[in-house]
Amino acid sequence: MKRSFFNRSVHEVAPDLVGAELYLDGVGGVIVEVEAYDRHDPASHAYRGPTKRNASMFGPPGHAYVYRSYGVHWCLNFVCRESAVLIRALEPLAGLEVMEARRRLDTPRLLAAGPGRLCQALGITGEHDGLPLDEPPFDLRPRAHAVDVVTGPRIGITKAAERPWRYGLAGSRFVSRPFRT
DNA sequence: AGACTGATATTCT
DNA sequence: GAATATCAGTCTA
Repeated sequence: MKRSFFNRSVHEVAPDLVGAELYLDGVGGVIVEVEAYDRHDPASHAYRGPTKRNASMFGPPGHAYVYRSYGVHWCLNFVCRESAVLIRALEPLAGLEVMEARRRLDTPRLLAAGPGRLCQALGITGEHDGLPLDEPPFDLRPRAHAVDVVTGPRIGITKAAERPWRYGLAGSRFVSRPFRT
């Protein structure tokens, strides 16, 4: 993935990430669900300006923003311009055994169905915050062919909850929750 | 199926 | 003190 891919509006980048492939040290698969969070979005961590936690969101595009959710789980984002795409779900393709061990024998369908589960399956922690996405351990590849992308309201937020900035791979069984059609 | 709960870092009031 | 871009467990049915 070229770094310029992320030097665009987050609303262009997010749908383009559906169908892309993400691996960490060879473990990963196809991204099937993401959400966009822009600079002036009340639900975005960038909304109120820079803090210690969200510093990566105000750094250069094409890097990771990893934060702790509810004090428990890690969540992975790809930084655009003072904005980010939350990586919510992935269809496992490589390193199934590693993911199953990290996730305690989950069925493949649930290994990376949700931002917290995905980080656990791929071994992502706060140590990955701020790292560039075009260097190891990341391996991020653009999608190889056209895919059908579906949209819907974002999950688990209360502010600006009506904005349809959740994007998914049509028909995928590996999303965190089904898309209404 | 769905409702509820605990875990608990970071930020905001 | 309260809310939060979550998830696993447990209860009720």
